[in-house]
Amino acid sequence: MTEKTASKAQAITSEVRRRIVDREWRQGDRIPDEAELAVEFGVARATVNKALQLLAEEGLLDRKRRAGTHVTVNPARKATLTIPIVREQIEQAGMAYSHRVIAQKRSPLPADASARMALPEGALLIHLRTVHYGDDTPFQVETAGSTPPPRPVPRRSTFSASTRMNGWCAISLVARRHGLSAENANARDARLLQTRQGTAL
Amino acid sequence: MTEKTASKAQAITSEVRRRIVDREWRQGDRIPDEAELAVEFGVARATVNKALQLLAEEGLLDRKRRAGTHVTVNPARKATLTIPIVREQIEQAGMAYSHRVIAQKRSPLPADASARMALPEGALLIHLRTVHYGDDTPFQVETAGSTPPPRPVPRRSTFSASTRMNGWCAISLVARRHGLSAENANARDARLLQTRQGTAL
DNA sequence: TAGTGGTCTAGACCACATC
DNA sequence: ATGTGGTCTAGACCACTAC
Repeated sequence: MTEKTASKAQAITSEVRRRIVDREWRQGDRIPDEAELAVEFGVARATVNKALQLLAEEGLLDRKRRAGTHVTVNPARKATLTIPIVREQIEQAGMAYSHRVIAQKRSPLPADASARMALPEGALLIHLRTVHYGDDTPFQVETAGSTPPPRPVPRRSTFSASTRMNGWCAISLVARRHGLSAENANARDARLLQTRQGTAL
Repeated sequence: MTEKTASKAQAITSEVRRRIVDREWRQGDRIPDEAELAVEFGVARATVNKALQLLAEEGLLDRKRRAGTHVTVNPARKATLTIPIVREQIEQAGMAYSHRVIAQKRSPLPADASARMALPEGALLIHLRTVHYGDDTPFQVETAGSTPPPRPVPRRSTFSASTRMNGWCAISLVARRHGLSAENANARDARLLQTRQGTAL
């Protein structure tokens, strides 16, 4: 219900997502061609293409030229962040970007924290505090923690030339671990985030 | 330089962004029609459309039906987050979403903090700590602070059915304030983030 | 009401990676 | 080699909303 009016592309996006969520199409499965889906849904291939690209951006689908479209095997890490788009803006705005790690600490994860999350007790926690500068003024303070595979901290700030910022807001995201994909996630995430593994370390 | 090969749409995106950054088109300016740009760049209107939509997502452009496309007046807040896309996934995955604010505190901004950022001294800081649940297990802990217009915390988590998460990572972002757009930013951000003002408060 | 973006289509060509 | 997605096109119709 509450199926609000949407574009055909959106509708197809939703339907395909539903099939994935409902396990009609399972992880690793290859889904039909754009052409086939176009026929099934009675739309042009371009429309299917748009819909599937959306899902690929969401991380639900993996698309390759000759291989076809597959349901992403481990969608866990997905959704990490799409924010970094604006980096270009910042740098192109003539702001000299720089950052400095002002604190770094390793410690076992607090007992209550490991209890509350599905964490193995005693997991190592790496904690960083970083300041990011736009030109000479700090425009971002970042604190981040992660478990074993110390992932670079995805971060993105906003605001372009001639603007002031003053507030701040901290967001915590879960990160996945365990299971498959502990490796290949890194490559893709790094690319998406335009960040390199261990850069800040 | 380093102008890597890209699609025509990407090229147009870059060129338009350059014009904005270089102030050839200034804040509030109305830029040419899709049709005009299509002629100028020698491409189909659909291609221009795609390019401009990208920039609109980035927050550099404001597009309205009859009004045309304008350079966003206050791009400061932009880039907040694009992450929330996955919310549907989470909820459609059959996870019952819920969250609870476990701490809320108002305090004056610490002196050193207001000094480091371009903040008026003595600014009020609102601090929240929230836990987000997927079904019964907490999958996200969030801490957020903001200045006067207590903006709801943009947040998004990841991971869909049958996956475990365990890590966590905190990100701090700057938020803009002051200047124009202190009002209209909220509406748009709220929509983008699928979050409502004051929901958690 | 008319101008502008939003979307779709049918068709085409290309690039790539797998077979 | 060839199937598949990536992209572009030219054209069309629609939906908004500022004028």
